[in-house]
Amino acid sequence: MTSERSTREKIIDAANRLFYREGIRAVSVDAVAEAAGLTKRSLYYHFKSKDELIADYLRLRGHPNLKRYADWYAAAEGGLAERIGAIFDRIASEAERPGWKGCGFLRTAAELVNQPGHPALKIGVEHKKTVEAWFAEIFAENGASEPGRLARKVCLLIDGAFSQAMLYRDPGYFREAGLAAQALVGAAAVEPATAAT
Amino acid sequence: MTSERSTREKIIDAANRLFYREGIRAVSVDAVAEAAGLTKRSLYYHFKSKDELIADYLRLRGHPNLKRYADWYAAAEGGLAERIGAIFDRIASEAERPGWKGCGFLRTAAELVNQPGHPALKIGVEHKKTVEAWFAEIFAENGASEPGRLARKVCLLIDGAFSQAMLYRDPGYFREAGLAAQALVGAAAVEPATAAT
DNA sequence: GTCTATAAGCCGATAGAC
DNA sequence: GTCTATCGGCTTATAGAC
Repeated sequence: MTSERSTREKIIDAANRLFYREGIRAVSVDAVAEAAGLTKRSLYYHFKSKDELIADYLRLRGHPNLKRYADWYAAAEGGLAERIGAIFDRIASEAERPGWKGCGFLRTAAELVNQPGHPALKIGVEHKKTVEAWFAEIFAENGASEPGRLARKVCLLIDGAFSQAMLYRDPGYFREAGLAAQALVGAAAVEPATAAT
Repeated sequence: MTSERSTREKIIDAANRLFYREGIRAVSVDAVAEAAGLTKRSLYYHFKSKDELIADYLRLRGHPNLKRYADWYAAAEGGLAERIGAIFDRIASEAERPGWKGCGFLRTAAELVNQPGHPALKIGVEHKKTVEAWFAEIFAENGASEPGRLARKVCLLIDGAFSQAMLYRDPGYFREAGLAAQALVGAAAVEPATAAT
């Protein structure tokens, strides 16, 4: 227990880099161990199976993801619709970076959809539901008529943009999705103060 | 050349079933050959590599996909927005079937995004672009103000629904997406005749 | 055009020493 | 907690007979 957490974190960090970059099934346990600076046998001391490692890789990925959305929303200016649109623009900026390869949760789900009980799928669902609930809360605070359904639609646009920006290798789809989201939010929400100081 | 096309088709049919059900990297060339009723060596007589087989699997999958959308649109009743919504409802019905596992193009793209030059990715892009162009044509015919951008938004919702219905195992996301699409289409299009006979 | 056989190597996971 | 060594099986792809 002395330095175990540190070693575990190093392994998950390595898994995060490799799994996201290459895909789950394309990366061997050997490769993760080597990237973490130890042997496969040592990795199996910390994780009982590759499936457990996959699940922990996604678990670690979830929290910073949601925090970024919240930070971007808080830093944005304008009314509700504009602030939602700003989140899409921020994701678009991230998608322009060289190593960007879509949403790790959706890509993992796509690979493991043939294993319905896989623990990583459950974590993916939890993460996306948490994001959706966060949007619903924001919309409710701003007096939207149906905050839950509006949140579902916005998340639909986010995941659609993740998929298309990945397929087309064009972050512009996030900006298009952001405009669609602004239209939906603007139509459904009562804006207390529209832009201006 | 006598019965070659028939054998090729049998192989692609088997690949279609297995690749879609299990995923690309989860299915071996051996498994495809066995499902097609021949040996691996014979498969390699017809396809020079697994990558070529993957590409042809998607190529075969594209055409019937688009045709279904067109048929559903033609069979639907009501104004433009309602007919677009009907397409989403039809996909939702398909997604309720037991073997449904999302969009084969998006799932393949998610698996192969680490191989930018892969021929299957190019075919996926072509297919999605064809679908988008079909929607744009429909919108243009109906006098929408910006048919191309509207088509992009509708496709954004379709791919978002594909991703979420797959992750959550809930076809209801297609119906929610359909409502969002109807709202966007209704706001952007000039409807010549709104429902009624 | 289809077959048997095999190359050459990687896969996840484990045994047992230290 | 980390190591070397290995198990048993699977991987894409090929050689050569028929």
